[in-house]
Amino acid sequence: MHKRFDNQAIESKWQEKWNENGIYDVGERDTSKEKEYVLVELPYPSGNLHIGHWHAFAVPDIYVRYLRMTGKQVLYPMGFDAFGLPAENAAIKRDINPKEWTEGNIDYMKDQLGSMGAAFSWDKTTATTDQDYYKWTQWMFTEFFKKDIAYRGTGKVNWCPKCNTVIANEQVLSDDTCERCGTEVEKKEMPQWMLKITDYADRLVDDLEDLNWPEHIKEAQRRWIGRSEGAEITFNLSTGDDVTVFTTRPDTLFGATYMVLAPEHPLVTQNESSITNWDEVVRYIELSKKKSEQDRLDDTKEKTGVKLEGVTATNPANGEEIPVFIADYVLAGYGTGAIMAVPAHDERDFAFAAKYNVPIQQVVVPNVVPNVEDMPQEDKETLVRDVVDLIIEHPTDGTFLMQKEIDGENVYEHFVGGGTDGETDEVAIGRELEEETGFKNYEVISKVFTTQTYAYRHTKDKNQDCLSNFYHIKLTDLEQVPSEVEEGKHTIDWCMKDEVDTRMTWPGHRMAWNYFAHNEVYTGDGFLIESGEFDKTNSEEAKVAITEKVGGKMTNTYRLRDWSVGRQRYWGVPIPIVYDPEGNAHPVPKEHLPWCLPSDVDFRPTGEPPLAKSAELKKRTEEIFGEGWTPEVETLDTFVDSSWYFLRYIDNQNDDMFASLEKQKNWMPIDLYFGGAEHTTMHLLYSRFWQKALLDLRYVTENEPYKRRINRGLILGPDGNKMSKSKGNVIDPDDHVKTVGADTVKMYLAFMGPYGETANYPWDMGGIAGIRRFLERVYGLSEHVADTEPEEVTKQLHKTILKLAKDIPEFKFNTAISAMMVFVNLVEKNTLTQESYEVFLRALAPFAPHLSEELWEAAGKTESIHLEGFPEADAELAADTEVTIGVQINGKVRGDITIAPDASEEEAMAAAQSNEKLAERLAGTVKKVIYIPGKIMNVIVVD
RNA sequence: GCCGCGGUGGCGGAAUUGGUAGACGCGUGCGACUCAAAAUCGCAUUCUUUCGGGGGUGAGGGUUCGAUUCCCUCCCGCGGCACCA
Repeated sequence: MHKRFDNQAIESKWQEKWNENGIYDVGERDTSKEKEYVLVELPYPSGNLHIGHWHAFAVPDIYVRYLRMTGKQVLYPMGFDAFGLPAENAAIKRDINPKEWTEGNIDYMKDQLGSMGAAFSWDKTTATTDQDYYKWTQWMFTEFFKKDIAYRGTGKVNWCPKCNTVIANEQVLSDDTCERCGTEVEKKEMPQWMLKITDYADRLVDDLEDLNWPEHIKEAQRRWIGRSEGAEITFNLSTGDDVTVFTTRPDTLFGATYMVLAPEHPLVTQNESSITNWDEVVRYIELSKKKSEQDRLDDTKEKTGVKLEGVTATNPANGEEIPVFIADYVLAGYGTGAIMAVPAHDERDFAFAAKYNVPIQQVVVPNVVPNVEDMPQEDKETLVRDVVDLIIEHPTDGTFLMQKEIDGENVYEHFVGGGTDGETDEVAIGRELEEETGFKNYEVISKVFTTQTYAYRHTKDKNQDCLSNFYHIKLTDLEQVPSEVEEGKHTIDWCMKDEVDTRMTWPGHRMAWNYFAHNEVYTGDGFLIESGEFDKTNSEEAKVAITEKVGGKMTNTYRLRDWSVGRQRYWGVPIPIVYDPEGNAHPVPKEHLPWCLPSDVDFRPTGEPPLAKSAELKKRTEEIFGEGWTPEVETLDTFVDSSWYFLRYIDNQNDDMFASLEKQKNWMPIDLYFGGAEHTTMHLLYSRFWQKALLDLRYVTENEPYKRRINRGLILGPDGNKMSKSKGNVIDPDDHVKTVGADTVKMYLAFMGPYGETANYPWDMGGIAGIRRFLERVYGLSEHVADTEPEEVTKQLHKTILKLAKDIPEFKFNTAISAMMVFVNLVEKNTLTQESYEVFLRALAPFAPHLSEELWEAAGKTESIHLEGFPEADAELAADTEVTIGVQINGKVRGDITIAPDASEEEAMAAAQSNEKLAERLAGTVKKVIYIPGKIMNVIVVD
């Protein structure tokens, strides 16, 4: 029976009791239990808990409570990431110190978090602004400094003019705006504190492999790091200088018909005297500077550049003299800032070459069979047979350019035939299998050329038809070659090698790949041509061989840049570095940590670091280190603070170390990390790097901090849009907690859809009312308690528990709640025993901690329900004694029968016959019966 | 453009080693209670229909006794990256 309850009274009563008794405190590691470290991203104390926080913390709480009830020792800590610009900006607005503002917010938010009634491990909390937290942030930084992981670098940095500070590459969005404020960032040349994340690039990529993370997050990190495997090759310039280029395609070196330097490349200005069109060059450099600062929305993306007249380079592979350009499609910041251009095999180089009339030399041919045009059908078949014979005879020498790596080793030995299907210009390639029943069977050996499967008459033995599935190769690009090659149209007239030519020659035809006539570039791998001694080798082998020949070296290049961590703002961790009178940097020794943030400054942003104005900091530095010593005045990026917070939770009272190795061994790694998608290539990357850097210094026990990651979606406003004040669609959780209760809000958020999908769910006022109604029904459920209950109820109870035990660990809270609703709906029409009632309450406890606790007490219990175990289902009681299955006649469902799950086909048929409607349809001749016990029966009937 | 994910009623979403599509909730309609309304309770709710049926999981094709689920082609939406050599 539906029954209203006073959510406010119930919730405050239990929140108080739980606090008093500290039932969620974790304390010391209890090794008699398995550990689970469940982490949620620590919030920024903005001063108000929004619905996203509820979604982020209250829903995972279901999982946490479930784990606790199944006997795990669960660490579910909560803390505050409290340094950073919002506090500073808010403080400026209110004319107070950010510390004050932050501390006030933390207190307020702790209360709000308390209103969730979540099982947070408050005894393990921390805040990044605490001195005994940032002391360790600073200590780690000094340790990194000693190992050159932290260094003072120079170069261009991203400057946000609104935030008045440098920001890291990861904090610049793809449209060149600041991740925090949306302002367009500027490039600025200034000294900067950097962390050498690039040294960890390979490990950051490779170690992703074993992580249980959603693939798209891994992929995003891989792309962000952007490892390219290739070679560095040095070209000589006519001026005597050497230029090293990076290329992923050293196999195409013979096709390098020009080279390009980035406009900013130092060799450009160094060779001013040799460049005869210097004015033009300077103009272009100026233009490209302006362009990069201007709009990048220039979607024409036409390549531009200028030839360096008077300068040439020598292709080290063939000794040919090639022109040198500057062009802004070559980026100074990537690779070596210079490229060898291979227009035949690179889209960009091709576009540029076409515009500036540079020769195009094809040196790689793809391993596909060419096209056939205007060829009589029988001739095609003959051709294909020739192709196939050729492949059999020359499987790997590259004379015929078939995919070499096909479905295992030695496939060509089994190769038997190919042919067209008589309708399309396609060739099928298969391999012979066992001879059976007079037919030859073939299996697919190439998946590369897949189009579709079809039945095919093979050509080896013309007298025998055999049906088999084959994959197809499209014959493309075989054309009649004009007797005279027209320049510009058929830029390349590459033909098969002589010995092949004779076999493949068609009267009046030669085979040719004329990609350029089709305005296409071949960027794939293949076999080499026009490459001297390397002809006929494949790309993979040629990469190494050619690099070796020209004295280059195989190397990797990364898109990832070092992490710029210095911030020219006030509210952050002071960088614990001091400078001696000569200007050399020294780490602040451990005994002087925390190197406290001074308060005697005007921290309003001017672009100058506020700490530079602190007399106290200056005085402190001189007192400790001596006359003439000066402090570093920048503070650390807040992403530094959050790179290791999960380690402090583990041992938050430790004065000697940020966390002892012993306690780390107890709790790390984090078993599950819930968070938002925005951290994919920021926090999630930074903290992985941080962990690895600490591992190398032997301060941590794990190589990777997070075993498993689940991203959650967004809660949208009732109108389906992202919540924003300007749209007026913001849902304030406090309102709903007051009116319908914390349990209701939490369960509603869990009920909207599966957690951990990237789906975003709109807030639905009606939907939350439905959850409230459900809980009111639960509140009235005790009225149905009786001495006995129908078997149906017992069965459903056990089914529900089974469902919960399956769904909760998969974060399918929506279907778990649905199962409980089904149970409650059934009980309302029946009775249930006190025992079953209590079992149900325990199952409900992770979802509705307050209400279940209240009802538990009302049932006469004195201990908290949250110290109880999760109910265990009896599979036998849950098993169905009979099932209703559909009966299909000729594939259409015409009715259903209720039989035992393991009933025989005869019994099932008998049941169907006793159904009048079905019997009618079963009157004809039964040709076939498909009966899957417990699932379906399909009867094929012929009239 | 490239990569990743997705497309199921009026709405959020169930169901995939292929087996009665639409669980559960919302909304809607009708009824009960009420002087009345709200709340609550009960029944109904994929579309269509000549009440026999027929169609239906973005579109089209394929495999199968049977396809939301597997395969092929295409369309649309969302997210990420976009001159990275």
